Amino acid sequence: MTNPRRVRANPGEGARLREQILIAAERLLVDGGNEAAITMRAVAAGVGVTTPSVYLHFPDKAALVTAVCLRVWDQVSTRMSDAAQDFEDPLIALRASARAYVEFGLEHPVQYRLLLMRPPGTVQSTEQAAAAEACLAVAEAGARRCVEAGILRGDPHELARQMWVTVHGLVTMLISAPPFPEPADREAFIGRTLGAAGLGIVLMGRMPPGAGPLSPAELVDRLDRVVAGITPGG
Amino acid sequence: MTNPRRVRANPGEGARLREQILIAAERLLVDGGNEAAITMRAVAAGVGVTTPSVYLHFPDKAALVTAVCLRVWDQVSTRMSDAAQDFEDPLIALRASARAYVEFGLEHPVQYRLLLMRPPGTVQSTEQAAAAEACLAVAEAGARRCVEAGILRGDPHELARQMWVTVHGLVTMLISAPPFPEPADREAFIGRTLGAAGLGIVLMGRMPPGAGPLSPAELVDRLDRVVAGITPGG
DNA sequence: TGTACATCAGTGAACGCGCGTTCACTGATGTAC
DNA sequence: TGTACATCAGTGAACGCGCGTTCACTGATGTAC
Repeated sequence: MTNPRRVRANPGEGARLREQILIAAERLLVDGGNEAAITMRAVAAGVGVTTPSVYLHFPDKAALVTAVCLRVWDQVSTRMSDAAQDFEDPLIALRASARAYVEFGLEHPVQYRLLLMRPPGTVQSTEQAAAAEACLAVAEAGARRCVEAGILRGDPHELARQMWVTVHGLVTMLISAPPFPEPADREAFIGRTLGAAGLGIVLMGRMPPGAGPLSPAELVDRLDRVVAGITPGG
Repeated sequence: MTNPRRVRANPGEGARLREQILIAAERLLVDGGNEAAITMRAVAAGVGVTTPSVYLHFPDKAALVTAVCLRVWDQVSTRMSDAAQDFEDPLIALRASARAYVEFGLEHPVQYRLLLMRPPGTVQSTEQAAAAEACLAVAEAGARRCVEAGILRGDPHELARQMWVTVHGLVTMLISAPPFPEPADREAFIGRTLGAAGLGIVLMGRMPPGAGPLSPAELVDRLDRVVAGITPGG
């Protein structure tokens, strides 16, 4: 079950085990499909070490799980930043960040659950909140560029959060089917959902504050006139 | 700890205990804030009965938790249906259903987690999926009325799912803060998020299929022309 | 250059706990004769 | 009308399990003198 006796680290090299523990914990998480698969015993066995050794690097289990989370949060932020860098246009860059977020969630459903679908109180929440804020900051920076370019209007912080509602809803729905029903064409569904949300956020920002709530009939009438303008040659 | 010895049910009345067990389980869930608070021992003690008695009504714990879920799903569907009945206009009725869903989630965050943020494999998923479909069917019926009235376009099933992405994302974000950041003005945030999503879905349906992706500059230009039409007296 | 000692990265065994579940048993109620 | 019996809704005690965590101990490495 356990590996053959591992080579004992030299003094000063103990931190290497810390990294191995984190990797083993994430691997257990993914293989087990569930946070419950992370146990101190299994983590230790995965590295080839006895259980108490884990406590040399993490004061308790919550701290270990938190450290796993922080690694994942970092990956999310990086993916979003990298995706945005490929595009000049700020709205397209922001859309790319949103896409990158969704793709990350779909590629790493178990980790995504660990970050954002955890029962409350399982993890040190202060560090988690800071990591989530750092991730939101990436979207906020993208939204700010759009605001500065005159494309979006409003508070970048709130705009980023509105985007987050959509991409988070999309990821959780798709990685939780069942009980959510699986869409027939997943890619098309993602495209239309993100497209509609993006349109809505852009349009919402361009509504004058005094416009007030329109009746559905008025709304549809006005939108149809706009669409007529959008249609090529219409 | 346990209640004084309960009155033994007469033959044929044993089903009464089943209902009491479900109520006790949901109460434990809410008080504990966590599915882990539902244990066979605690449920039995909550009703004033010994642990094996629970097994007379549920074959195992998963069946008990599933039964709790089904009760909650039923409440969600009912709330959505009831909310829609108050309005003539199909889009307003649909919006009311969406609002009712969000309100239910915010009022019952622990139950909401149980339904839709559960780690996989904790519950009998077939029954869950059917209950979720029944809930989706309410939104789908509302979307179909909008399509028949010419307000929305597209497949009602997919339209309902798109709405679900938004309301689910909104609920989970708000009941999971932290790690999500809490918005400054919760009500305003809900209103703007649902408003933007609704606008987006309506507009998306009215884009002609050949319109294709516009550049952000074009998009903003066209939308601004529309908005000028929307502005009262503009 | 030799040696006593401190440090550091671990080991091995065990603790208490709460959990889901099972098993043999009980005692009141209804029913057939 | 009396009585033996089946049924039904429970009880009481215990099972084995895996978990997080702790404690005393070990043995290789580096270092002061």
